[in-house]
Amino acid sequence: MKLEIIRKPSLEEALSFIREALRKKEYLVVFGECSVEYEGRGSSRLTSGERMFVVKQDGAVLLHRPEGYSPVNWQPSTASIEARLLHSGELLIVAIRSKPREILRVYFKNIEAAIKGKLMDTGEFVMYLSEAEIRDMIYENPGLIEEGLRITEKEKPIDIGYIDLFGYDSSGRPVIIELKRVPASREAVMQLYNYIVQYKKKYGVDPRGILVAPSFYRSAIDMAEKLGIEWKEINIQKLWKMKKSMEKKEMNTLDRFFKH
Amino acid sequence: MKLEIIRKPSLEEALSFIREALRKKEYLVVFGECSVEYEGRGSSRLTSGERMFVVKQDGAVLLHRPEGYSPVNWQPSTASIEARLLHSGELLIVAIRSKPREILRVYFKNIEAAIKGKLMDTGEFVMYLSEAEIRDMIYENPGLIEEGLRITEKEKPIDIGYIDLFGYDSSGRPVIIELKRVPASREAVMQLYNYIVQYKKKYGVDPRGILVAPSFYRSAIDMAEKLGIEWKEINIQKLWKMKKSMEKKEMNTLDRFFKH
DNA sequence: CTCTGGATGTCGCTA
DNA sequence: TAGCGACGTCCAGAG
Repeated sequence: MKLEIIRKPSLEEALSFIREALRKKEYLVVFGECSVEYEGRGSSRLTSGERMFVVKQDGAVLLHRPEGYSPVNWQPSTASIEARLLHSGELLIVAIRSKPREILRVYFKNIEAAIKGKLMDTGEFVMYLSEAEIRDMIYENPGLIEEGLRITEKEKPIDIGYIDLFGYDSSGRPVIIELKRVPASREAVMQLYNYIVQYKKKYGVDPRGILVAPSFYRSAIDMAEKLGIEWKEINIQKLWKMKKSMEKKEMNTLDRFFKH
Repeated sequence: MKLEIIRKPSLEEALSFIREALRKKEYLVVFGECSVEYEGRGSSRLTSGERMFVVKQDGAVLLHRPEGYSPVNWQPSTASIEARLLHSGELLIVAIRSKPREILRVYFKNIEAAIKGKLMDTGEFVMYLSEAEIRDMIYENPGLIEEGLRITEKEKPIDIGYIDLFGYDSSGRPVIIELKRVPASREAVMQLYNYIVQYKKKYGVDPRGILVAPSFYRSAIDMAEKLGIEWKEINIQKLWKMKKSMEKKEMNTLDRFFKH
Protein backbone atom coordinates (compact mmCIF):
# COMPACT_ATOMS: atom_id res chain seq x y z
CA MET A 1 0.00 0.00 0.00
CA LYS A 2 1.49 3.30 -1.08
CA LEU A 3 -0.60 6.20 0.09
CA GLU A 4 -0.39 9.79 -0.99
CA ILE A 5 -1.79 12.39 1.33
CA ILE A 6 -2.37 16.09 0.88
CA ARG A 7 -3.22 18.52 3.67
CA LYS A 8 -5.29 21.64 3.32
CA PRO A 9 -4.91 21.75 -0.45
CA SER A 10 -6.37 24.50 -2.55
CA LEU A 11 -9.34 23.26 -4.52
CA GLU A 12 -7.15 23.36 -7.66
CA GLU A 13 -4.61 21.09 -6.03
CA ALA A 14 -7.35 18.86 -4.72
CA LEU A 15 -8.88 18.66 -8.17
CA SER A 16 -5.79 17.27 -9.83
CA PHE A 17 -5.22 14.94 -6.88
CA ILE A 18 -8.76 13.60 -7.12
CA ARG A 19 -8.67 13.33 -10.89
CA GLU A 20 -5.50 11.31 -10.77
CA ALA A 21 -6.99 8.96 -8.20
CA LEU A 22 -10.10 8.47 -10.33
CA ARG A 23 -8.09 7.98 -13.49
CA LYS A 24 -5.87 5.35 -11.87
CA LYS A 25 -8.83 3.79 -10.10
CA GLU A 26 -7.19 4.23 -6.75
CA TYR A 27 -8.82 4.23 -3.36
CA LEU A 28 -9.73 7.84 -2.62
CA VAL A 29 -10.76 9.47 0.62
CA VAL A 30 -11.55 13.16 0.93
CA PHE A 31 -12.23 15.03 4.16
CA GLY A 32 -13.92 18.34 3.73
CA GLU A 33 -16.96 20.52 3.96
CA CYS A 34 -19.55 19.68 1.38
CA SER A 35 -23.19 19.71 0.41
CA VAL A 36 -24.89 16.98 -1.59
CA GLU A 37 -27.63 16.35 -4.10
CA TYR A 38 -28.95 12.95 -5.04
CA GLU A 39 -31.41 12.05 -7.78
CA GLY A 40 -32.47 8.57 -8.73
CA ARG A 41 -34.70 6.02 -7.09
CA GLY A 42 -35.35 8.71 -4.58
CA SER A 43 -33.93 12.14 -4.23
CA SER A 44 -32.29 13.97 -1.40
CA ARG A 45 -30.52 17.13 -0.38
CA LEU A 46 -27.92 17.53 2.28
CA THR A 47 -26.80 20.97 3.36
CA SER A 48 -23.25 21.83 4.25
CA GLY A 49 -21.20 19.98 6.84
CA GLU A 50 -17.91 18.19 7.43
CA ARG A 51 -17.79 14.67 6.03
CA MET A 52 -15.67 11.86 4.68
CA PHE A 53 -16.08 11.09 1.01
CA VAL A 54 -14.80 7.75 -0.29
CA VAL A 55 -14.39 6.34 -3.77
CA LYS A 56 -13.37 2.72 -3.80
CA GLN A 57 -11.30 1.01 -6.44
CA ASP A 58 -14.33 -0.40 -8.23
CA GLY A 59 -16.08 2.96 -8.24
CA ALA A 60 -18.30 2.43 -5.22
CA VAL A 61 -18.97 5.78 -3.57
CA LEU A 62 -19.68 6.52 0.07
CA LEU A 63 -20.34 9.77 1.86
CA HIS A 64 -20.13 9.43 5.63
CA ARG A 65 -21.24 11.90 8.26
CA PRO A 66 -19.45 11.99 11.63
CA GLU A 67 -21.90 9.51 13.13
CA GLY A 68 -23.81 6.40 12.29
CA TYR A 69 -23.21 3.14 10.53
CA SER A 70 -24.81 4.09 7.24
CA PRO A 71 -23.47 6.49 4.66
CA VAL A 72 -25.77 9.46 4.24
CA ASN A 73 -25.33 9.26 0.47
CA TRP A 74 -23.76 6.60 -1.68
CA GLN A 75 -23.55 4.89 -5.03
CA PRO A 76 -23.02 1.10 -4.93
CA SER A 77 -21.45 1.15 -8.35
CA THR A 78 -20.80 3.92 -10.78
CA ALA A 79 -20.56 4.18 -14.53
CA SER A 80 -18.60 7.41 -14.28
CA ILE A 81 -17.16 9.74 -11.70
CA GLU A 82 -15.92 13.17 -12.62
CA ALA A 83 -14.58 16.14 -10.74
CA ARG A 84 -14.44 19.78 -11.74
CA LEU A 85 -14.30 23.29 -10.38
CA LEU A 86 -17.35 25.51 -10.44
CA HIS A 87 -17.45 29.24 -10.97
CA SER A 88 -18.99 29.45 -7.53
CA GLY A 89 -15.60 28.35 -6.21
CA GLU A 90 -16.65 24.85 -5.27
CA LEU A 91 -15.20 21.52 -6.28
CA LEU A 92 -17.93 19.33 -7.69
CA ILE A 93 -17.76 15.57 -7.89
CA VAL A 94 -20.45 13.88 -9.96
CA ALA A 95 -20.97 10.14 -9.67
CA ILE A 96 -23.37 8.57 -12.14
CA ARG A 97 -24.86 5.11 -12.01
CA SER A 98 -26.55 3.87 -15.13
CA LYS A 99 -28.91 1.15 -14.03
CA PRO A 100 -30.89 2.36 -12.33
CA ARG A 101 -30.14 5.88 -13.45
CA GLU A 102 -28.87 7.80 -10.46
CA ILE A 103 -26.81 10.91 -10.02
CA LEU A 104 -24.90 11.96 -6.96
CA ARG A 105 -23.37 15.42 -6.76
CA VAL A 106 -21.02 16.42 -3.98
CA TYR A 107 -20.05 20.08 -3.72
CA PHE A 108 -16.91 20.73 -1.70
CA LYS A 109 -16.53 24.20 -0.23
CA ASN A 110 -13.12 23.32 1.08
CA ILE A 111 -11.01 20.26 1.55
CA GLU A 112 -9.04 19.53 4.68
CA ALA A 113 -7.20 16.42 3.54
CA ALA A 114 -7.26 13.77 0.85
CA ILE A 115 -5.72 10.31 0.66
CA LYS A 116 -5.25 8.11 -2.33
CA GLY A 117 -3.50 4.86 -3.12
CA LYS A 118 -3.86 1.31 -4.29
CA LEU A 119 -4.99 -1.18 -1.67
CA MET A 120 -4.11 -4.86 -2.12
CA ASP A 121 -6.49 -7.25 -0.53
CA THR A 122 -6.57 -10.90 -1.48
CA GLY A 123 -7.77 -11.97 1.96
CA GLU A 124 -10.36 -14.69 2.21
CA PHE A 125 -13.62 -13.94 3.95
CA VAL A 126 -15.46 -16.85 5.53
CA MET A 127 -18.76 -16.70 7.33
CA TYR A 128 -19.31 -19.41 9.90
CA LEU A 129 -22.21 -20.56 12.00
CA SER A 130 -22.45 -19.52 15.61
CA GLU A 131 -22.27 -22.28 18.20
CA ALA A 132 -25.94 -21.72 19.02
CA GLU A 133 -26.90 -22.29 15.42
CA ILE A 134 -24.88 -25.45 15.20
CA ARG A 135 -26.43 -26.64 18.42
CA ASP A 136 -29.91 -26.00 17.08
CA MET A 137 -29.16 -27.77 13.83
CA ILE A 138 -27.96 -30.87 15.68
CA TYR A 139 -30.92 -30.66 18.03
CA GLU A 140 -33.25 -30.76 15.06
CA ASN A 141 -31.16 -33.40 13.29
CA PRO A 142 -29.51 -35.80 15.73
CA GLY A 143 -28.58 -38.03 12.82
CA LEU A 144 -25.75 -35.60 12.18
CA ILE A 145 -24.04 -37.15 15.19
CA GLU A 146 -25.18 -40.73 15.21
CA GLU A 147 -27.74 -43.10 13.77
CA GLY A 148 -30.65 -43.63 16.13
CA LEU A 149 -29.75 -40.84 18.52
CA ARG A 150 -32.66 -39.04 20.20
CA ILE A 151 -31.95 -35.58 21.60
CA THR A 152 -34.37 -34.51 24.28
CA GLU A 153 -32.84 -31.35 25.68
CA LYS A 154 -30.56 -28.52 24.72
CA GLU A 155 -28.83 -26.19 27.16
CA LYS A 156 -29.72 -28.64 29.91
CA PRO A 157 -28.77 -27.09 33.25
CA ILE A 158 -26.56 -29.26 35.43
CA ASP A 159 -25.15 -28.27 38.81
CA ILE A 160 -22.31 -26.31 37.32
CA GLY A 161 -22.96 -25.04 33.82
CA TYR A 162 -25.06 -26.29 30.96
CA ILE A 163 -24.99 -29.42 28.86
CA ASP A 164 -25.12 -28.31 25.23
CA LEU A 165 -27.19 -31.29 24.09
CA PHE A 166 -28.64 -34.21 25.99
CA GLY A 167 -30.42 -37.34 24.78
CA TYR A 168 -30.41 -41.10 24.48
CA ASP A 169 -28.75 -43.43 22.02
CA SER A 170 -30.44 -46.30 20.23
CA SER A 171 -29.83 -48.60 23.22
CA GLY A 172 -31.43 -46.09 25.59
CA ARG A 173 -28.22 -45.02 27.25
CA PRO A 174 -28.00 -41.32 28.11
CA VAL A 175 -25.72 -39.20 25.94
CA ILE A 176 -24.13 -35.91 26.86
CA ILE A 177 -22.86 -33.85 23.95
CA GLU A 178 -20.41 -31.00 24.32
CA LEU A 179 -20.12 -28.80 21.27
CA LYS A 180 -17.29 -26.57 20.10
CA ARG A 181 -17.20 -24.52 16.94
CA VAL A 182 -13.45 -24.09 17.19
CA PRO A 183 -10.77 -26.78 17.48
CA ALA A 184 -11.40 -28.65 20.73
CA SER A 185 -8.68 -28.63 23.36
CA ARG A 186 -8.08 -30.80 26.42
CA GLU A 187 -10.08 -28.13 28.24
CA ALA A 188 -13.23 -29.06 26.34
CA VAL A 189 -12.72 -32.72 27.19
CA MET A 190 -12.39 -31.88 30.86
CA GLN A 191 -15.53 -29.83 30.77
CA LEU A 192 -17.48 -32.68 29.27
CA TYR A 193 -15.95 -35.10 31.74
CA ASN A 194 -17.15 -32.96 34.62
CA TYR A 195 -20.68 -33.10 33.28
CA ILE A 196 -20.44 -36.88 33.01
CA VAL A 197 -19.23 -37.22 36.58
CA GLN A 198 -21.95 -34.92 37.84
CA TYR A 199 -24.62 -36.72 35.92
CA LYS A 200 -23.49 -40.11 37.19
CA LYS A 201 -23.46 -38.89 40.77
CA LYS A 202 -26.91 -37.42 40.45
CA TYR A 203 -28.73 -40.13 38.52
CA GLY A 204 -26.59 -43.20 39.18
CA VAL A 205 -26.35 -43.95 35.48
CA ASP A 206 -23.13 -43.73 33.50
CA PRO A 207 -23.77 -41.61 30.39
CA ARG A 208 -21.81 -41.56 27.17
CA GLY A 209 -19.95 -38.35 26.46
CA ILE A 210 -19.45 -37.14 22.92
CA LEU A 211 -17.29 -34.13 22.13
CA VAL A 212 -18.34 -32.53 18.84
CA ALA A 213 -16.00 -30.08 17.13
CA PRO A 214 -14.60 -29.17 13.71
CA SER A 215 -11.22 -30.56 14.78
CA PHE A 216 -9.33 -31.80 17.83
CA TYR A 217 -5.96 -31.04 19.30
CA ARG A 218 -3.75 -34.06 19.86
CA SER A 219 -3.93 -33.36 23.59
CA ALA A 220 -7.73 -33.45 23.46
CA ILE A 221 -7.74 -36.85 21.78
CA ASP A 222 -5.26 -38.25 24.27
CA MET A 223 -7.31 -37.00 27.16
CA ALA A 224 -10.55 -38.25 25.63
CA GLU A 225 -9.15 -41.73 25.17
CA LYS A 226 -7.91 -41.77 28.74
CA LEU A 227 -11.33 -40.75 30.07
CA GLY A 228 -13.42 -42.91 27.75
CA ILE A 229 -14.93 -39.94 25.99
CA GLU A 230 -15.94 -40.16 22.34
CA TRP A 231 -15.39 -37.47 19.75
CA LYS A 232 -17.08 -36.66 16.50
CA GLU A 233 -15.84 -34.28 13.86
CA ILE A 234 -18.27 -31.95 12.16
CA ASN A 235 -17.66 -29.89 9.06
CA ILE A 236 -18.88 -26.38 9.73
CA GLN A 237 -18.59 -25.25 6.12
CA LYS A 238 -20.83 -28.15 5.17
CA LEU A 239 -23.27 -27.26 7.92
CA TRP A 240 -23.35 -23.71 6.64
CA LYS A 241 -24.19 -24.80 3.12
CA MET A 242 -26.74 -27.21 4.51
CA LYS A 243 -28.39 -24.51 6.51
CA LYS A 244 -28.72 -22.34 3.46
CA SER A 245 -30.16 -25.11 1.33
CA MET A 246 -32.44 -26.13 4.18
CA GLU A 247 -33.88 -22.71 4.41
CA LYS A 248 -34.83 -23.01 0.79
CA LYS A 249 -36.10 -26.57 0.90
CA GLU A 250 -37.48 -28.64 3.70
CA MET A 251 -36.06 -29.43 7.08
CA ASN A 252 -37.08 -33.07 6.91
CA THR A 253 -34.78 -33.87 4.02
CA LEU A 254 -31.81 -32.98 6.13
CA ASP A 255 -30.92 -36.30 7.74
CA ARG A 256 -30.93 -38.03 4.42
CA PHE A 257 -28.80 -35.32 2.85
CA PHE A 258 -26.16 -35.69 5.50
CA LYS A 259 -26.09 -39.39 6.09
CA HIS A 260 -23.88 -40.73 3.33
CA MET B 1 -12.28 20.28 11.21
CA LYS B 2 -8.78 19.87 12.57
CA LEU B 3 -7.24 16.66 11.38
CA GLU B 4 -4.13 14.93 12.68
CA ILE B 5 -2.41 12.53 10.37
CA ILE B 6 0.43 10.10 10.96
CA ARG B 7 2.31 8.28 8.23
CA LYS B 8 3.92 4.88 8.56
CA PRO B 9 3.86 4.96 12.35
CA SER B 10 5.31 2.20 14.45
CA LEU B 11 2.56 0.18 16.07
CA GLU B 12 3.44 1.83 19.38
CA GLU B 13 2.94 5.27 17.88
CA ALA B 14 -0.23 4.11 16.21
CA LEU B 15 -1.50 2.71 19.49
CA SER B 16 -1.29 6.00 21.35
CA PHE B 17 -2.73 7.83 18.35
CA ILE B 18 -5.69 5.46 18.19
CA ARG B 19 -6.22 5.47 21.94
CA GLU B 20 -6.34 9.24 22.00
CA ALA B 21 -8.87 9.30 19.19
CA LEU B 22 -11.05 6.77 20.98
CA ARG B 23 -10.76 8.58 24.29
CA LYS B 24 -11.73 11.91 22.75
CA LYS B 25 -14.42 10.26 20.62
CA GLU B 26 -12.88 11.64 17.48
CA TYR B 27 -13.40 10.41 13.96
CA LEU B 28 -10.69 7.83 13.31
CA VAL B 29 -9.51 6.29 10.08
CA VAL B 30 -6.73 3.73 9.89
CA PHE B 31 -5.17 2.36 6.72
CA GLY B 32 -3.20 -0.80 7.16
CA GLU B 33 -2.84 -4.52 6.76
CA CYS B 34 -5.11 -6.44 9.05
CA SER B 35 -7.00 -9.65 9.69
CA VAL B 36 -10.38 -9.82 11.37
CA GLU B 37 -12.52 -12.01 13.59
CA TYR B 38 -16.18 -11.49 14.24
CA GLU B 39 -18.41 -13.32 16.72
CA GLY B 40 -22.03 -12.52 17.37
CA ARG B 41 -25.19 -13.20 15.45
CA GLY B 42 -22.93 -15.09 13.12
CA SER B 43 -19.22 -15.40 13.03
CA SER B 44 -16.63 -14.72 10.40
CA ARG B 45 -12.95 -14.71 9.68
CA LEU B 46 -11.08 -12.51 7.27
CA THR B 47 -7.47 -13.23 6.47
CA SER B 48 -4.86 -10.56 5.96
CA GLY B 49 -5.18 -7.73 3.48
CA GLU B 50 -5.03 -3.95 3.12
CA ARG B 51 -8.11 -2.13 4.33
CA MET B 52 -9.58 1.04 5.71
CA PHE B 53 -10.80 0.90 9.29
CA VAL B 54 -13.13 3.63 10.55
CA VAL B 55 -14.44 4.52 13.95
CA LYS B 56 -17.05 7.25 13.90
CA GLN B 57 -17.71 9.76 16.62
CA ASP B 58 -20.59 7.78 18.05
CA GLY B 59 -18.60 4.56 18.08
CA ALA B 60 -19.90 3.09 14.85
CA VAL B 61 -17.22 0.89 13.32
CA LEU B 62 -16.61 0.08 9.66
CA LEU B 63 -14.00 -2.04 7.99
CA HIS B 64 -13.82 -1.49 4.25
CA ARG B 65 -12.03 -3.57 1.66
CA PRO B 66 -10.74 -1.90 -1.52
CA GLU B 67 -13.98 -2.65 -3.37
CA GLY B 68 -17.68 -2.73 -2.85
CA TYR B 69 -20.30 -0.61 -1.20
CA SER B 70 -20.64 -2.70 1.94
CA PRO B 71 -18.15 -2.91 4.75
CA VAL B 72 -16.80 -6.44 5.12
CA ASN B 73 -17.11 -6.16 8.87
CA TRP B 74 -18.76 -3.55 11.04
CA GLN B 75 -20.43 -2.67 14.29
CA PRO B 76 -23.43 -0.30 14.04
CA SER B 77 -22.91 0.87 17.59
CA THR B 78 -20.43 -0.12 20.21
CA ALA B 79 -20.42 -0.30 23.98
CA SER B 80 -16.63 -0.25 24.07
CA ILE B 81 -13.66 -0.04 21.76
CA GLU B 82 -10.16 -0.77 22.96
CA ALA B 83 -6.76 -1.02 21.37
CA ARG B 84 -3.67 -2.82 22.60
CA LEU B 85 -0.45 -4.41 21.42
CA LEU B 86 -0.09 -8.15 21.34
CA HIS B 87 3.02 -10.18 22.05
CA SER B 88 2.74 -11.41 18.51
CA GLY B 89 3.62 -7.89 17.43
CA GLU B 90 0.18 -6.94 16.20
CA LEU B 91 -2.05 -4.06 17.15
CA LEU B 92 -5.44 -5.38 18.21
CA ILE B 93 -8.60 -3.31 18.22
CA VAL B 94 -11.60 -4.88 19.94
CA ALA B 95 -15.04 -3.39 19.38
CA ILE B 96 -17.84 -4.79 21.52
CA ARG B 97 -21.53 -4.31 21.05
CA SER B 98 -23.78 -5.33 23.90
CA LYS B 99 -27.20 -5.90 22.42
CA PRO B 100 -26.97 -8.15 20.63
CA ARG B 101 -23.66 -9.33 22.08
CA GLU B 102 -21.11 -9.06 19.30
CA ILE B 103 -17.34 -8.84 19.25
CA LEU B 104 -15.19 -7.56 16.44
CA ARG B 105 -11.44 -8.00 16.57
CA VAL B 106 -9.14 -6.33 14.07
CA TYR B 107 -5.48 -7.36 14.10
CA PHE B 108 -3.18 -4.87 12.41
CA LYS B 109 0.13 -6.24 11.16
CA ASN B 110 1.21 -2.80 10.12
CA ILE B 111 -0.30 0.61 9.70
CA GLU B 112 0.34 2.84 6.74
CA ALA B 113 -1.49 5.93 7.89
CA ALA B 114 -4.04 7.09 10.41
CA ILE B 115 -6.25 10.17 10.56
CA LYS B 116 -8.18 11.55 13.47
CA GLY B 117 -10.15 14.67 14.24
CA LYS B 118 -13.49 16.11 15.19
CA LEU B 119 -15.95 16.56 12.34
CA MET B 120 -18.69 19.15 12.66
CA ASP B 121 -21.81 18.43 10.72
CA THR B 122 -25.06 20.16 11.46
CA GLY B 123 -26.25 19.86 7.88
CA GLU B 124 -29.87 19.02 7.24
CA PHE B 125 -30.68 15.91 5.26
CA VAL B 126 -33.96 15.80 3.39
CA MET B 127 -35.24 12.85 1.44
CA TYR B 128 -37.89 13.61 -1.08
CA LEU B 129 -40.75 11.45 -2.22
CA SER B 130 -40.67 8.81 0.38
CA GLU B 131 -43.50 6.33 0.32
CA ALA B 132 -45.30 8.55 2.79
CA GLU B 133 -45.00 11.54 0.48
CA ILE B 134 -46.28 9.60 -2.48
CA ARG B 135 -49.12 8.37 -0.36
CA ASP B 136 -49.96 11.90 0.63
CA MET B 137 -49.80 13.10 -2.95
CA ILE B 138 -52.23 10.42 -4.06
CA TYR B 139 -54.40 11.10 -1.05
CA GLU B 140 -54.62 14.71 -2.10
CA ASN B 141 -54.98 13.79 -5.78
CA PRO B 142 -56.87 10.52 -6.23
CA GLY B 143 -57.10 11.28 -9.93
CA LEU B 144 -53.53 10.06 -10.15
CA ILE B 145 -54.93 6.56 -9.76
CA GLU B 146 -58.33 6.70 -11.35
CA GLU B 147 -60.97 9.06 -12.60
CA GLY B 148 -63.71 9.58 -10.05
CA LEU B 149 -61.90 7.92 -7.18
CA ARG B 150 -62.61 9.33 -3.73
CA ILE B 151 -60.05 8.59 -1.06
CA THR B 152 -61.38 8.82 2.45
CA GLU B 153 -58.61 7.41 4.61
CA LYS B 154 -54.90 6.87 4.64
CA GLU B 155 -53.03 4.49 6.92
CA LYS B 156 -56.38 2.90 7.73
CA PRO B 157 -55.85 0.31 10.47
CA ILE B 158 -57.16 -3.15 9.69
CA ASP B 159 -56.85 -6.18 11.94
CA ILE B 160 -53.36 -6.98 10.75
CA GLY B 161 -51.48 -3.94 9.52
CA TYR B 162 -52.52 -0.79 7.76
CA ILE B 163 -54.18 -0.06 4.45
CA ASP B 164 -52.11 2.60 2.72
CA LEU B 165 -55.08 4.29 1.10
CA PHE B 166 -58.78 3.55 1.29
CA GLY B 167 -61.71 5.04 -0.58
CA TYR B 168 -64.56 4.50 -3.01
CA ASP B 169 -64.66 4.40 -6.77
CA SER B 170 -67.14 6.25 -8.94
CA SER B 171 -69.66 3.43 -8.54
CA GLY B 172 -69.36 3.59 -4.77
CA ARG B 173 -67.45 0.32 -4.40
CA PRO B 174 -64.77 0.33 -1.73
CA VAL B 175 -61.19 0.47 -2.97
CA ILE B 176 -58.11 -0.66 -1.09
CA ILE B 177 -54.83 0.72 -2.40
CA GLU B 178 -51.47 -0.75 -1.54
CA LEU B 179 -48.55 1.46 -2.44
CA LYS B 180 -44.94 0.59 -3.17
CA ARG B 181 -42.21 2.98 -4.22
CA VAL B 182 -40.05 0.09 -5.42
CA PRO B 183 -40.87 -2.64 -7.94
CA ALA B 184 -43.76 -4.64 -6.50
CA SER B 185 -43.24 -8.34 -5.86
CA ARG B 186 -45.70 -11.13 -5.31
CA GLU B 187 -45.29 -10.34 -1.64
CA ALA B 188 -46.99 -6.99 -2.12
CA VAL B 189 -49.89 -8.63 -3.93
CA MET B 190 -50.33 -11.10 -1.10
CA GLN B 191 -50.29 -8.31 1.43
CA LEU B 192 -53.00 -6.47 -0.44
CA TYR B 193 -54.97 -9.66 -0.86
CA ASN B 194 -54.91 -10.22 2.89
CA TYR B 195 -56.38 -6.79 3.43
CA ILE B 196 -59.10 -7.52 0.92
CA VAL B 197 -60.02 -10.80 2.57
CA GLN B 198 -60.05 -9.17 5.98
CA TYR B 199 -62.15 -6.30 4.79
CA LYS B 200 -64.66 -8.60 3.17
CA LYS B 201 -64.92 -10.72 6.27
CA LYS B 202 -65.43 -7.69 8.45
CA TYR B 203 -67.81 -5.63 6.34
CA GLY B 204 -69.37 -8.22 4.06
CA VAL B 205 -68.53 -6.15 1.00
CA ASP B 206 -66.00 -7.19 -1.62
CA PRO B 207 -63.62 -4.28 -2.21
CA ARG B 208 -61.43 -3.65 -5.22
CA GLY B 209 -57.74 -3.95 -4.61
CA ILE B 210 -55.29 -1.78 -6.51
CA LEU B 211 -51.57 -2.26 -6.23
CA VAL B 212 -49.71 0.96 -7.07
CA ALA B 213 -45.99 0.84 -7.82
CA PRO B 214 -43.38 2.15 -10.26
CA SER B 215 -43.11 -1.33 -11.79
CA PHE B 216 -44.14 -4.91 -11.23
CA TYR B 217 -42.35 -8.22 -11.24
CA ARG B 218 -43.80 -10.78 -13.58
CA SER B 219 -44.66 -12.92 -10.56
CA ALA B 220 -46.58 -10.03 -9.03
CA ILE B 221 -48.67 -9.59 -12.14
CA ASP B 222 -49.37 -13.31 -12.39
CA MET B 223 -50.43 -13.39 -8.78
CA ALA B 224 -52.53 -10.28 -9.15
CA GLU B 225 -54.39 -11.71 -12.12
CA LYS B 226 -55.00 -14.93 -10.26
CA LEU B 227 -56.42 -13.07 -7.27
CA GLY B 228 -58.36 -10.47 -9.23
CA ILE B 229 -56.24 -7.63 -8.03
CA GLU B 230 -55.65 -4.57 -10.20
CA TRP B 231 -52.36 -2.76 -10.62
CA LYS B 232 -51.45 0.74 -11.61
CA GLU B 233 -48.04 2.00 -12.56
CA ILE B 234 -46.85 5.36 -11.29
CA ASN B 235 -43.85 7.26 -12.48
CA ILE B 236 -41.93 8.48 -9.47
CA GLN B 237 -39.64 10.76 -11.46
CA LYS B 238 -42.75 12.43 -12.82
CA LEU B 239 -44.25 12.66 -9.38
CA TRP B 240 -41.09 14.30 -8.14
CA LYS B 241 -41.15 16.90 -10.89
CA MET B 242 -44.80 17.42 -10.20
CA LYS B 243 -44.14 17.98 -6.58
CA LYS B 244 -41.52 20.57 -7.46
CA SER B 245 -43.81 22.40 -9.81
CA MET B 246 -46.60 22.09 -7.30
CA GLU B 247 -44.53 23.73 -4.68
CA LYS B 248 -44.08 26.66 -7.03
CA LYS B 249 -47.59 26.77 -8.41
CA GLU B 250 -50.86 25.59 -7.07
CA MET B 251 -51.97 22.24 -5.81
CA ASN B 252 -55.23 22.29 -7.69
CA THR B 253 -53.64 22.16 -11.12
CA LEU B 254 -52.29 18.74 -10.35
CA ASP B 255 -54.96 16.47 -11.71
CA ARG B 256 -54.96 18.21 -15.06
CA PHE B 257 -51.18 18.05 -15.33
CA PHE B 258 -51.17 14.35 -14.80
CA LYS B 259 -54.14 13.25 -16.76
CA HIS B 260 -52.93 13.10 -20.33
C1' DC C 1 -38.61 -2.38 25.64
C1' DT C 2 -39.73 -5.43 21.66
C1' DC C 3 -41.81 -5.67 17.27
C1' DT C 4 -42.63 -4.42 12.52
C1' DG C 5 -42.21 -2.58 7.98
C1' DG C 6 -39.44 0.30 4.78
C1' DA C 7 -34.94 1.13 2.39
C1' DT C 8 -31.70 5.21 -2.92
C1' DG C 9 -31.57 -1.02 1.00
C1' DT C 10 -27.23 -4.28 -1.08
C1' DC C 11 -25.80 -8.69 -2.63
C1' DG C 12 -25.58 -13.15 -4.66
C1' DC C 13 -27.79 -16.95 -6.81
C1' DT C 14 -30.59 -18.74 -10.47
C1' DA C 15 -33.52 -19.24 -14.49
C1' DT D 1 -30.02 -9.97 -17.46
C1' DA D 2 -34.02 -9.77 -14.38
C1' DG D 3 -36.30 -11.82 -10.66
C1' DC D 4 -36.14 -13.20 -6.08
C1' DG D 5 -34.83 -14.03 -1.39
C1' DA D 6 -31.28 -13.48 2.43
C1' DC D 7 -28.83 -10.33 5.28
C1' DG D 8 -24.40 -10.21 11.29
C1' DT D 9 -29.27 -6.56 7.07
C1' DC D 10 -29.89 -1.22 9.40
C1' DC D 11 -33.19 1.99 11.11
C1' DA D 12 -37.23 4.69 12.53
C1' DG D 13 -41.57 4.61 14.46
C1' DA D 14 -45.26 2.47 17.17
C1' DG D 15 -47.23 -0.12 20.95
